[in-house]
Amino acid sequence: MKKGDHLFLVDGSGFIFRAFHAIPALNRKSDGLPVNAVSGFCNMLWKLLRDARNTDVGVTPTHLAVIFDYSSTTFRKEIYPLYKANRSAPPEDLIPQFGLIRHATRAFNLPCIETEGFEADDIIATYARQAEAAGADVTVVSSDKDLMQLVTANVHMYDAMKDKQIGIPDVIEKWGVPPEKMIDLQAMTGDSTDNVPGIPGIGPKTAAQLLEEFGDLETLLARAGEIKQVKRRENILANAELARVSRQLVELRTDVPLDMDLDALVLEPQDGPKLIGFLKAMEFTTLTRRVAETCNCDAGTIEAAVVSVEWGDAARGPDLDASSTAAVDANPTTSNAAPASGAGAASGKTPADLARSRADGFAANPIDRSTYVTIRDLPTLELWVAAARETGLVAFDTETTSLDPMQAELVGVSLAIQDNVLSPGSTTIRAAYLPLAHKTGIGDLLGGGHAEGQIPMGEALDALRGLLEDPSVLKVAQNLKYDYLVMKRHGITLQAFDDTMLMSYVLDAGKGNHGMDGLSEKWLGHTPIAYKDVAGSGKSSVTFDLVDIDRATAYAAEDADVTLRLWLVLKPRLAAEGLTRIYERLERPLVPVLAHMEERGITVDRQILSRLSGELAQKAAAAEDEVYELAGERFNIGSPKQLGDILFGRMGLPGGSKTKTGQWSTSAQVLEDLAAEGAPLPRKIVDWRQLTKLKSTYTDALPGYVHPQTKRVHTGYSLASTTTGRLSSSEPNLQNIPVRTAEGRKIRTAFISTPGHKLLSADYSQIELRVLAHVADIPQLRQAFADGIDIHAMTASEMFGVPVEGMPSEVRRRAKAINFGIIYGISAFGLANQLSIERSEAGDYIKRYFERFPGIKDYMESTKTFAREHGYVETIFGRRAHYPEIKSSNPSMRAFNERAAINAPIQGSAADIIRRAMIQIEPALNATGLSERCRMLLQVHDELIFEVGDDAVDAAMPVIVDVMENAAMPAVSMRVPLKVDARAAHNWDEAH
DNA sequence: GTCCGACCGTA
DNA sequence: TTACGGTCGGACG
Repeated sequence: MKKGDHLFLVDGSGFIFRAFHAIPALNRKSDGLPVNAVSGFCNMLWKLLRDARNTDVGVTPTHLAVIFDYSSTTFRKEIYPLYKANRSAPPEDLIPQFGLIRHATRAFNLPCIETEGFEADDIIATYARQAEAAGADVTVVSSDKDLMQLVTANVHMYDAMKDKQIGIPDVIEKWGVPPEKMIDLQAMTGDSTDNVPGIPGIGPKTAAQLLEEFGDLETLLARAGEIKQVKRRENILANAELARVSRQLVELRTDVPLDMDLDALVLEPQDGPKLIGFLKAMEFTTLTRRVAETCNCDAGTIEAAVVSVEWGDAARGPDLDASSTAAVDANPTTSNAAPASGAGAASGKTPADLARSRADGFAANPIDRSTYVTIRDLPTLELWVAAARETGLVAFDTETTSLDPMQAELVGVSLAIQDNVLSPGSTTIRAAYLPLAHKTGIGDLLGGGHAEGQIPMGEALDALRGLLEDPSVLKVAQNLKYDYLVMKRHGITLQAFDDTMLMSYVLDAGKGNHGMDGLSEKWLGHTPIAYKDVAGSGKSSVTFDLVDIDRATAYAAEDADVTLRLWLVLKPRLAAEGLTRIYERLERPLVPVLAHMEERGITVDRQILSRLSGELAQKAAAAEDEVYELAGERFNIGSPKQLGDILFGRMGLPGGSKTKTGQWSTSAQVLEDLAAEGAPLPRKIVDWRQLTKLKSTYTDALPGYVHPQTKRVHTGYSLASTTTGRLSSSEPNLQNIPVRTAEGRKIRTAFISTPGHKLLSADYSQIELRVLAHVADIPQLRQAFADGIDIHAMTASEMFGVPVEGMPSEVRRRAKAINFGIIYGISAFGLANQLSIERSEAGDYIKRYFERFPGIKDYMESTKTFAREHGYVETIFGRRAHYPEIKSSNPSMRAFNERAAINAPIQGSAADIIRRAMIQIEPALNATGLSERCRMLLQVHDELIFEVGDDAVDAAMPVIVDVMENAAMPAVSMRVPLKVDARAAHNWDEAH
């Protein structure tokens, strides 16, 4: 065992008791054998082996052992005969499970360890210290406080039932003392369940306080006379010896003689058939199915193992499994130990292999639209629902009348399942379409009638509801947020889902888009029917309810079929590439959060917008006249081509830069430069541009997005359209509402709260610079943020030696531009452009910046190197952004990719932080009883906007600020504090 | 009707 | 110097 290895030590005995009491009674169907603790144990182990990365521990074990108590006779009885004397016999139903859990451990191919005369805790302590000394990390899978004394920077505990990792801060938070003082604390408080006496009248609070004051138990006992409280002093003095004995009882031994050394605990590949045999014997159908699927085994052909059940104490006797020991000896290698990520040893498959073989399998088993079924009656639908429940996995897709989920009316639903109900082990996929609201008679004056052969909508939805809302059946969809919203508007709230689009996004952000047709081409080599081939395009297109049901079946069922196939390929890739945690924690939970935000919308005051449109029209017309006056002729000011001809041709003004197509640029930058030379026309054109931009893009367009029923504006958020992990907003884009100019800000006054409410805006202060200070670990930046001082002024002061007091604004402005430039992967060319200075001067600035902050240069270089080596970069949470062209032979293309790769971890980490905040907000508001009166409406990259009842503003604001400021925890402990500013007002302008 | 470039609004 | 989406003009079919 060596540095980088990670040893998991499972407290088997502790887990048995905990699971037995926490998990409801469960009996084997065939004979009533109680198996609840066994079930809890197996599920926990499976989760740890398959995707520990995906739990709060966040890492995959390289070594793992399950430790049990051998017997109740231990050295502690010799020290204190009353130790554990008050233990009553275990419950009747628990007794047979002791032996079963040892069987389970062996079925998982794991070492099962116990040593005579010692408790499991002592063995765990011994292994933990040995592993730590070898430089490895350790996770003790237990929540027993008796083990907390083992926690160090390298040794953590893990509460599997709560999915909570326990580290040094958690111990301090719970007990008021650091782990190394737990022994003294327990010695003083005693333990009634183990009959450890302790000092009467001393509980954890008092003990912690005394340890804080005196340092440790011995010092306390020596100086007990100094204690002021009479009763407490006497108690301690009288029971000093009892405390010393207690200390011996609670202190864990780290010198237990061990039969298996650390290297023997290396994780072996799973033996799929062996494990399935045991699980079948226990009759755990769900877990059997999961294991079979992951191991690519056919559970149907594996016989249930014969598991003897011992009902007596013999079950707790020594029963080290010789075969598992031999297997360990035969394979002593510790490096690159295959993590038991569900890879079956028998099939020799890793998840990556599985993804590949499934893709290959589909190539040999192509999509066949002739097998698709149209569901036309309730019994047939119920058959499909039952089959989906049986397999626990169903792909589904909704067909509607609109791309806008807030307007869409449900027209039909398609389903796809793996057909291992009728033919077990088969990978055949069956797909069906359920038409619900198709019409006949296109062009009919009556608008067409309801088509024959459709189950009434209400009956069909009732039949589907149980399936779609069942948390034990996984629903798979492509771009699930759409279907989630459509179904929610039809009274069904989806539970338990996966989204193939988001899986692709997590795996391949930066490698093209994640639309279904593209993914189908890429992974299945199949081109699905194009929507326009079914519904037509342009003027001759029809809504889906007017599509013939047979044609609709081919199209819709194919979508579900393709979605299920994509899931089968992408799901194992997530595990293989270590991205399950990102997908499950940062991506998938955001789907309902965003769906709810989209559904809520925000009120926009049409009167205000209409008045602004009028004002802008007047001002623009006036500016237009002046432009014609100054130009001496009328032309289309909005045409850069015509404008360029006037300015640089006829009027002979000096052209600035050129566009990609060779035209003179007429950008605002160029026009500003000309205006600075004294030419009046360019200034007017800039004014005109601003006025018409505000009018056409905002004041004229926004009212068209007001929903006819809700009277609110419902933007759409895209989860999968940026490379970095940011969201994007469209129809309308509410992430680019003007704020920089006074004229533009007026538009924000039209975004208002409903009566009796306020809009609350909470935004991160300088989040990207804080992330930069964290990732590049820049002392001056960290200090400045810790002290809460002006970061740009500090930068200017460092670079130019100008005191912050009385600093000229121009100096600060330049430093600010440089700070942003750094985040964007600075170049002298870009900085010169931004600051309108010479490129050589910009180069000097950058050089000086790197001299003052050498860590920045290091960060940029190491990021580029990483990107070149891997083809991607990662955020602090592990999200990846791919840059496949970073090795391009085109120097400017390469440089562009390098800058983007430098920016992505910063922008992306900030995006991840606000995602985490958004996911946590709803539960936090719920916990404080605010969720009814405080609703999250919008996200603008570093800002969240809520609508809050007037009486709830004061309560909601600190909850929101707290969640946002701590959103990186506990996954990442930032070296820089995050700061959030919040305000509430009647409109967005005043709240921001 | 559809596509692309130029431009500009946001973080 | 990063990341987006919307509008317009203008070219193409």
